[in-house]
Amino acid sequence: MELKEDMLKAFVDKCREQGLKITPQRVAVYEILLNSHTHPTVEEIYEEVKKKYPFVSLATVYRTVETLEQMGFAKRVCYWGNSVRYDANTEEHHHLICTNCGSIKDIYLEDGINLPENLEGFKPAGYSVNIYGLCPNCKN
Amino acid sequence: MELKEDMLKAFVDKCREQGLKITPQRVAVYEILLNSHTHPTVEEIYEEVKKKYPFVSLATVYRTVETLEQMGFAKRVCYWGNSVRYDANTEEHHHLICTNCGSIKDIYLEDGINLPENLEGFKPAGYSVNIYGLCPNCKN
DNA sequence: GTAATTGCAAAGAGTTTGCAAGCGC
DNA sequence: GCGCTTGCAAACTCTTTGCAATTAC
Repeated sequence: MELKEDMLKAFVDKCREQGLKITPQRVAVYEILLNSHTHPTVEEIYEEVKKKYPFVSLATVYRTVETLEQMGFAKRVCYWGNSVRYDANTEEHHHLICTNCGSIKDIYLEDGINLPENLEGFKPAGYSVNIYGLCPNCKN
Repeated sequence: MELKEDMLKAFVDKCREQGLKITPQRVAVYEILLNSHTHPTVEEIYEEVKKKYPFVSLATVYRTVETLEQMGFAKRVCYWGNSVRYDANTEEHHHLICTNCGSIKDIYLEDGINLPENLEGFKPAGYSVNIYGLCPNCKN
């Protein structure tokens, strides 16, 4: 796993490269996503950014996460219809999802999956595994 | 895989058992879901039901799919933030998702996944694998 | 200075809910 | 007839968009 500072630097560099401006809001959103392991919703990111920049707009957060996704610095994940969540961990990893409290935890599978040879012409690029169940807290 | 007629009968029986009424709308929604392999959105189900019952309400479809989910006859699936999709295939199966056109196809994995022993107290109940890539049509 | 970005407010999707009328049992 | 279910419309939540003011470069 790369260091967060490296990722932040890579992000800033790529922004420069693409002619995108390095605004405090943009950096703050990415920093929060990097430091969060809860796969936050846009609303949750917004609440965090507001602590530092009280006048930030929710629309800005929406626009920023979309930019991050397009740049490959964040992934959109979704497990219920409710709302979209974002994840700055772009390594291949999988999720433990608690069906009771909705918490999501990253896991790394030792052995990959054996994808079937014959996918009927489908060309796979990657996969993700969601394991549903009860987290330690909700097991009781 | 069970026959569709059997599933429909099971659904009707379970409705009776639970004191739920067998209304044409309810049956139509489940039939459409059973006969569809496209994991339709609520809107898409609604459009189908309307062909048979033009005065059906979208709200009824929403209420019906929720009932179906609670009864275990349908699963809610979600791959983008856009909208929720439903699937009447309740066997353990997985999905090929085209990142270009958004189509979803069911697959069955020969060998299951080896879940890690240590899930840090998490008690797994099931899992699903989503394989992202390009479908035969979009490969070109 | 210029162009990208922001904040605001309004608009747009998708979904849920309250209620009177209607229908299955 | 009773009570669940429906259709309608309104409300609600989540997300996107238009636009003038602002900010990074």
